[in-house]
Amino acid sequence: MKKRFYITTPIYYPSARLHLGHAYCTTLSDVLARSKRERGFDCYFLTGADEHGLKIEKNALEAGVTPQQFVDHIVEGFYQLWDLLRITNDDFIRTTQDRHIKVVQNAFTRMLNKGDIYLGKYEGWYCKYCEAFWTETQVGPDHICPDCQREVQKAEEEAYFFKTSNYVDSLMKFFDKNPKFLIPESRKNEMINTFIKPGLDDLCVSRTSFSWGVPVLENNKHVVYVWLDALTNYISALGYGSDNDELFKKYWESEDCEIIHILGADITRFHAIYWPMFLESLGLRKPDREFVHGLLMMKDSKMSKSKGNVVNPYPLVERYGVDSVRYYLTREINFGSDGSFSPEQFVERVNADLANSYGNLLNRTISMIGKYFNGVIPAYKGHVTDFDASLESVIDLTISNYETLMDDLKITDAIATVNELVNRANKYIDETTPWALAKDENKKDELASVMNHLARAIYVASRLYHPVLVTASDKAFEQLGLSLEAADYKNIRDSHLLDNLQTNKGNPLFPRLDPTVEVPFINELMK
RNA sequence: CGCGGAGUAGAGCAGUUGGCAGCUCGUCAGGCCCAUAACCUGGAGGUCGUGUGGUUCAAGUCCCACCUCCGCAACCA
Repeated sequence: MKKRFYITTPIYYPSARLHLGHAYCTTLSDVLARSKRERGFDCYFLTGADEHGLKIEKNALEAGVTPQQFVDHIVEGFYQLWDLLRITNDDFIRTTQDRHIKVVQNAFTRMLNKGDIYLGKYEGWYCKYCEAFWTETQVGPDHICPDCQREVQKAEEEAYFFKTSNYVDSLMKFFDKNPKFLIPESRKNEMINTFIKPGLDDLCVSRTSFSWGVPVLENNKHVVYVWLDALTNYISALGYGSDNDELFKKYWESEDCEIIHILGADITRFHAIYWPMFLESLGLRKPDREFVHGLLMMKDSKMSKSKGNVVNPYPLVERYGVDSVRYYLTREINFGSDGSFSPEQFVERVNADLANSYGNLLNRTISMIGKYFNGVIPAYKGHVTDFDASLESVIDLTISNYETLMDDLKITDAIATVNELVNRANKYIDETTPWALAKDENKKDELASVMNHLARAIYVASRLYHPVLVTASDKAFEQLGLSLEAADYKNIRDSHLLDNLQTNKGNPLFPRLDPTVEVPFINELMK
């Protein structure tokens, strides 16, 4: 396995506030990044904002501010949400930053000089009221502007294009040689069948009909158009082509580094087809993996700004805490498949897994250690009974399964294995009946071993949950009497870690949610 | 015939390379009394969308046909 990781989310478009779908993608990426770091790997994690384009220009005009003021305001909300969700990005790239603009211009020039970009004509449906071009599918069979509903006309304008035909063969070879590049694999077939086989069009990389974008140095009428601008963020953030390109060398150019892009299905095409082409044109290495996560739906329909059925993540986190929301997103929706959000599911998941199983396990264990051993965790003395041995083997197995699954980006499954450990530990209490052992002086050793094993199981579960339950896990460590330093992942296989620690009884980690109160509350948020 | 996904217990879902159909919730019966009305055990409930289809010793899984729902279709993650 490689030593370093570079993990990215897409850069989101600040035309409106973020919704739960954005939070989903960023949270899962964060879980991955945290889990790598906790296990001792060097991991650089990037997110950001894609701030150019006509829509921003128009929204700013309506709001009576400059485009820059407009995006500054919305991006402020991005920062707040990522803060609230405890996202640990190492950098936040904005496409309006100088460091990014220079890289885009540099890339454009190199591609132009190389003959990969040429000047041509862009043809599309034009709405003269909105001063915007639309695609065939956007205007529909009646040729109506999707924004103002007025009729549009065929029109053309001068534009630069990226010559995809120079790189199609090479891309196909790349796909063949790197079967794990695009996951899930069905996405690769989709790309090939839908876009490449029918003949790939050249990609429009500049426009003249609006001005809010990166200026083309060679032709001042033009600004760079979307994807060449947006995708470049992944290397501009590392300082590619700048005086300070240490990060770029360390993470992009180093063979020791695994580059992982996390993205949504709707932008797969750009990441899987054009991005490798751009990189090849620049003579740069391609990412190792592009992971396409599923779409988060609202019960039956897709969550979308235009349908107005978005879930606002801010009040959700404020009411239920960062851990519950992160847990729900990670555990409930199988990473890679589509999922749907429902208030009932949310409450059920939090109650079943976090309150009843995990939180309650901690609570009852700490309470017993308090009652039977004055709050001191008895030292580990091997396994006294078969029950102890059985629990120990589950602990070991959980750790190795978890690591394997995480490395394979099966985040949901990795977390599910921790649930199994927690359930196993709850069952272990019934098997060993500590309250009965406590009444028999001869069973003192057995009882001590049970308490030690329980504490260890809770520690391991909390350690493995930590990338998701970023605050509750620390509280669990504290209740076990572990310092954050002692709780470090490197000690996860140490059987003696909890010997003689003084526990601190605390409040339940996750209070049970009352569905009759919380379901209506969440439903209100969805209006 | 545009592309793709889905159809498995009352609900929501998981089922890697084919090898005794599982999980959570709900429900019924029991147990326990350390714990957050929590925890543990067991039962009921599925002909795995349809086929009087194919391959196989063996199909939820592979192949074929059909039905239904959904997403994408060139700037909503």
